[in-house]
Amino acid sequence: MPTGVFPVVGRAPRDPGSLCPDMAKRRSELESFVLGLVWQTGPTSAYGIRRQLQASPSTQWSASAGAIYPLLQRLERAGLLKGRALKHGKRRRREYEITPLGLSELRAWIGPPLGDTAVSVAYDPLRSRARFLGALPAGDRAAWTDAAGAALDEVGRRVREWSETIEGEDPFLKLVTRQGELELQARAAWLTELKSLIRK
Amino acid sequence: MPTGVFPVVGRAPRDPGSLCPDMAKRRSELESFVLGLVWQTGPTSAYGIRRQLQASPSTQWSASAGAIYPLLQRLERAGLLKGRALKHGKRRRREYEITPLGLSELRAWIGPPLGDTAVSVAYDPLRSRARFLGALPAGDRAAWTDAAGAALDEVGRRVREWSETIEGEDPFLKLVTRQGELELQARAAWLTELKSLIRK
DNA sequence: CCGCTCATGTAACTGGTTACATGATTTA
DNA sequence: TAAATCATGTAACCAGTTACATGAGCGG
Repeated sequence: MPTGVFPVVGRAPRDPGSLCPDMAKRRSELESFVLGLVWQTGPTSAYGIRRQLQASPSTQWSASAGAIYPLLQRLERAGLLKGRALKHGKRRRREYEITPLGLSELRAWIGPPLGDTAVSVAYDPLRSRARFLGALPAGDRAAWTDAAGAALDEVGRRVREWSETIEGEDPFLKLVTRQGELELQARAAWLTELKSLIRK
Repeated sequence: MPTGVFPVVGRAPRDPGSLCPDMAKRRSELESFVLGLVWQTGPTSAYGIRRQLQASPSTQWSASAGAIYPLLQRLERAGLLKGRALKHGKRRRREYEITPLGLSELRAWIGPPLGDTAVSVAYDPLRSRARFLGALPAGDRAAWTDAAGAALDEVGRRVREWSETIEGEDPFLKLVTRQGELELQARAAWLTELKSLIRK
């Protein structure tokens, strides 16, 4: 079966480094994103990273300890991060900073050029469900759009709340929040079209 | 660490069925989506499902055989699908159809009520990268937005191409395509804002 | 002193990925 | 007849998930 035209996002392919040691391993989206967070807010700890991921409206990752701690260890082994242990009273703590190699890999991930997994139609679970609205009894469909509208409003509220917590930070971070809002508006507009299709 | 307010999408939690046999196992997004595809286009084969996933602009999944074949087997074991082997000449073929139990689980997945993973800010790898534009030398940022704009145009073209292939099909499927277009428009508008921020 | 949050990790598991194997059918 | 596609599957692997363990510090 030939491969499709739309590349899959997120997964890291097999490590070619075992065969060609000087070839950089392709990183997963989460790895690269965390690398960016360490660049932006470092020096920081695994716990700090988890808190940032958790606070963010992006629901792609759970920010679970089982993901983040080994991930930072991997990035340190690969030389993209430099970690150091420190003691705060009786408390051990491990802080990470980005290395020059890490920064160059971060820049390569950001682009340009954009990797082929960087641009795609974003996955939206609401859209997936809407695709099968025909499977619902016709009488239930209006209730679905109502529920979807309410849920979108709720998400919008949370995004606005979150955007207030990042006042005065990096202008690009703010623009990203703005994108979340624009996206939600587009989805709300689409829901309106969907409602009128159902009433017909 | 307390759990965040934004639930993670896509993963299926541990099977509670081993403890309470009458409790339905929570399905992953892919499982539910494929269930929907079988409902919509069934009776169909694993290969047919793969082709549909591959043709679709959604890049969440690779439609790999290693994902789809075991998935259909799982759904059949769970009683959501009914499969039957048939022979076309010398060729064996396995076709699946949705069962009444499968349809009720599909409806439960669609909602209402919407599950807490159904509505979220969609994950967008382009947005993730934009968040860290500050890590690029200032002179490279305009090139990034140019590349992003070109890539979005390209995706838009492919989505329009795809939407032409589904002429005359289910109206909800068409609306879903429409949503993809609206989303891309919103992202293009956002890029414009981003460009003016960078020129400043 | 109890419970909550801070903080660092490990262990078991699993869904989906890449890669491979096999053979039938169609097309150049 | 060679190459491409149709079609069904399996095997090894791995990133990220859930769940657990451990202990420090802190407020009531």
